[in-house]
Amino acid sequence: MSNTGAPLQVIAASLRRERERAGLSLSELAKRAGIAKSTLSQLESASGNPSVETLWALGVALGVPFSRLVDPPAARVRVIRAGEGPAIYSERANYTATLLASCPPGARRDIYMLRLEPGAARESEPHMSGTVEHLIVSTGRMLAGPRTEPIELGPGDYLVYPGDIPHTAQALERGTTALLVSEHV
Amino acid sequence: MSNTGAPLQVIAASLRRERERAGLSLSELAKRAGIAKSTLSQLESASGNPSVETLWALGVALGVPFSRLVDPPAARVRVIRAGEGPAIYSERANYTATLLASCPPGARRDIYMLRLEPGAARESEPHMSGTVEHLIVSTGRMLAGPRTEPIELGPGDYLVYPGDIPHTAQALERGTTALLVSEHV
DNA sequence: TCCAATCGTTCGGCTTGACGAACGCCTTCC
DNA sequence: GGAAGGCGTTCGTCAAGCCGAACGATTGGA
Repeated sequence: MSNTGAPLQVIAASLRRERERAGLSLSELAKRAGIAKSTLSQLESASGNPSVETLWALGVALGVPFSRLVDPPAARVRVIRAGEGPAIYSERANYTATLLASCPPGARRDIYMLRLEPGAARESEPHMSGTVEHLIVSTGRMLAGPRTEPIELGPGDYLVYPGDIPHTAQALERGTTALLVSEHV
Repeated sequence: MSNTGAPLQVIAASLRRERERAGLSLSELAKRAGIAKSTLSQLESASGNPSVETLWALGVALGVPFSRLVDPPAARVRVIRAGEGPAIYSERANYTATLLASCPPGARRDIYMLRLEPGAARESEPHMSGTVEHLIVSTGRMLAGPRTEPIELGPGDYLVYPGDIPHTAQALERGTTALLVSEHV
């Protein structure tokens, strides 16, 4: 079995952080998770390679998602003003996507602000298997969704559809804007 | 060690699904992950409780996030027209939240459409530890963010801030609307 | 046809994860 | 002062995770 960088140090730090946050002693957490104190002591000092069941039980006892123990997050305050985010996709003048928040460790989504003008539809090939896309129209009107059944949307309308099949987007009015949350669980 | 429902059956199904998707044989995947064929055979038949390192190595070899092997997805097409979603929170006439997409298995976010009118600020106590909130203003102007440093936002502005500290939201104009993605990694 | 390579499953053996117990330390109470 | 309870660490033991090898089945090539 090769060592491919499993985050055992990260897990140790996560366990200590979450336990402190929950205000539990090592002994109490171990008791709640139904594991031995010595096991938890070992894991918190990164001197073990826990089984999935052990780590799962600890997540349950700590009240945090399992993956939270593996990929810790970072939170901060950030503002991106209208029109100032990094335009990461501008294939044609009638379709611009601004990336607001890319997928950080522990999350599985990207958030984009779209701006579309009437013209040729933007056709997308299937994304990674399991991708789901959430679209919320802010201004204007557009057609969007699976290529086989595009749906007309107006301001405030919300659409969710599988992003792992061919899909499309086309503005029906000038200055159409929408928010896209691409989620790849 | 008590049995607290670790998803061993889910892991087995996920491994089979992802391996098939990647077009790999059991022998080839095991080789790429650096583990024994017999170990992978055991895991795919849900007759084992893998260590974190083993599962991590498999995630790397399959090219999917580690936690993807633990929580699987689901996708479908759905439309919610403006004003028709289930209003799940309407504390006062100046703040209405419409839930567009609640947290399904395998995802860790809720998506809301907010509608605010000027008046008393809506003050929120800290949510679950690790919660991050993404706010995108569609119409109007508002103040939002951590209670200690609210930020003024206009149409198209985007704000991300930790939702596990006291935070606030207050409309500065009539008919202010915004999208809120509450993410609890 | 036979042979080589690959497949997935089963088997026995080794190593380490997880166990309970013991330990020293600290705090609280009588 | 001593006793009780709780703390986190260390220790020895057991069993399950993981290993490599063997096996029968399948496929492709000579």
